[in-house]
Amino acid sequence: MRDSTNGKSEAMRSTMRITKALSDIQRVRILMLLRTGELCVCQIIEVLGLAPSTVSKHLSILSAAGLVDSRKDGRWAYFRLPQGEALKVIKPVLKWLDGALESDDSVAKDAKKREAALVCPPESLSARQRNRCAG
Amino acid sequence: MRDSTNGKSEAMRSTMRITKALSDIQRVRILMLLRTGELCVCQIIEVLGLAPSTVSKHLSILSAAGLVDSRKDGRWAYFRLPQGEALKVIKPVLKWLDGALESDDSVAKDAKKREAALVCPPESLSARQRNRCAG
DNA sequence: CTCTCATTTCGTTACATGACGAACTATATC
DNA sequence: GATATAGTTCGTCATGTAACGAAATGAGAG
Repeated sequence: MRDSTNGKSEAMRSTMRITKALSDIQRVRILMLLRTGELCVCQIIEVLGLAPSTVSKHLSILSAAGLVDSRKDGRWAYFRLPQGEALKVIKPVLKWLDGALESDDSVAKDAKKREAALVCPPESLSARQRNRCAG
Repeated sequence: MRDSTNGKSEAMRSTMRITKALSDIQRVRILMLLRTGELCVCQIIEVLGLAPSTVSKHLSILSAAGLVDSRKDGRWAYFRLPQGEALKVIKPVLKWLDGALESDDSVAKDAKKREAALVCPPESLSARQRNRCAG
């Protein structure tokens, strides 16, 4: 394998990137939000109620850990759980999270907020318009 | 359910205790060490090469997260992975960790050190004697 | 080209965390 | 009881991290 060239402990580093990514509640909230499909950054921002720069940073940490995939579409960036090979590695953890949090209030609340944010997709409306629509 | 009395998000708090416990490399090393059976604190200290107070703190965090059980025997304290009901909750995570780190060098090295530390069990020999024996 | 909007990057601040040694507790041995 | 040993608790220090706003980036819209 070409892993032999990098010397040591890539497995550990990769694993710790994942556990550190999971050690923040906001990032766990994001992962739970993405269970039911991809979201635009602006929608995640709405649900979490945090500053855009903060959410962006969280997403970059999740991305570096391989816990989310992203795609750009025009001005918008969409994030979702990984598919295929990448998903295999992290599927056990995500499944565990899912089970551990299935009875959690805050996760359920976020799911509701997610629905509200989905009513007006970013493709059709600006943030201000969305706010008026959802509000 | 009697969970209804505590208001909210015990599931989340409990889950985050676990993910935060897993977000430190030393604590992950400890969990990997305990896969093959219980260890005395002094043996964990030997393998990790950290100050006793540091290791003790790590063990208390793992314990609070429900990731380890402990028992006292005379002057010694033994830690092991949980059994029975408690194990069920965390088994998926431990299994994932196990798989993710099966090819890791540092984990393999720790396993070797573990064997060396086991040669002279704490019941029969003091730390200094153990050092002489193992060295 | 200019302007706007979505997102990212950067710099700062407040707080959390991991490491250690010193002091304390508890148990066994003398 | 006095002493030694295993572990824990406490205080401190250095480092890491999450939050924000301001500025930079990049992709449409006018």
